[in-house]
Amino acid sequence: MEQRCKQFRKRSAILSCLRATDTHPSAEMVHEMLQAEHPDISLATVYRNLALFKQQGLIQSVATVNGIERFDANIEPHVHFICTDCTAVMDLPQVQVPQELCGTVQNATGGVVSECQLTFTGQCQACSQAKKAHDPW
Amino acid sequence: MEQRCKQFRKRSAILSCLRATDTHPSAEMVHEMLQAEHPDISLATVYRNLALFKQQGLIQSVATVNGIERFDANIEPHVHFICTDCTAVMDLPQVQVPQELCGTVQNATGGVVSECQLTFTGQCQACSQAKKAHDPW
DNA sequence: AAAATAAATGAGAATAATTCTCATTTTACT
DNA sequence: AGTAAAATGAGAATTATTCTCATTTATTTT
Repeated sequence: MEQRCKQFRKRSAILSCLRATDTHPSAEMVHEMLQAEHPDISLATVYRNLALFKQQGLIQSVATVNGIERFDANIEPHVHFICTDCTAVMDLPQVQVPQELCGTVQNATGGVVSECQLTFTGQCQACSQAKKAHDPW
Repeated sequence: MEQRCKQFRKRSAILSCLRATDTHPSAEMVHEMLQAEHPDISLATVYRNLALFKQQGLIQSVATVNGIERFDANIEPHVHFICTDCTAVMDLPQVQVPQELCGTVQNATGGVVSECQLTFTGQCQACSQAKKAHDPW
């Protein structure tokens, strides 16, 4: 039996991992998620490849939560919600990104607009309820 | 002559500095801006007080550009534009923040929404022209 | 007004996320 | 197979931010 790729590119594993989740992980989270499949993957490789993908436009960085960058393989414009308690970053498919404003902004600035990010911040359901149980007023 | 405040609170100087600019400076930029008036101010004090103001809701952090947090004393909801070339962060008074969507998001998530940020990214006028001059195609 | 207490600050050490270096391994090319 | 190019691992280096602690400044008490 021809076993190719005894240890194939980890690069694609990183991208696949990011594409398989909607948790908008950090580099370290991706590294952890890959431990099962690739226990020998280096954190440096994760950082390196995330930077590469970002530069290539294959992924985007959606936020920096508590000083930690969070990534998303979904590069379609979409809205995010960040929980300041548990630092979860989630999609909000219920809301549209006002892409049509890019033109307005381009006119207003005289520059070039490449991206439009709409992000809501607050407490997710779980955290707001946990807080309520603890401080019930 | 009664000289009070030979060296008065630097705290207020930090807040004033931030209120006097619309450049959305980083902690280090604030520190530099204060050098003239308070050459003996410590960078730690700037960080400390910015964190305090933020927690008190007197200022907000509007973005993290290249891993550096940027602050704004204008806490009214407003839109920002970030230049990826020169890292300038500017206001876009021409565009409204879709605050009305906060309710939608709150319903959608079942959590609590405290903030809504709309941010455009791209190249400012100066940088897009500089780029054009260099790479004219 | 002096003494005592509390808060703010400076200097530099500590922390932690990210990047870099370089030797080694893996892949692509001929 | 043999060689050149690309990718990776390990850990050092970098850097923004936070922390510690001694000192200074402000506030309260007597």
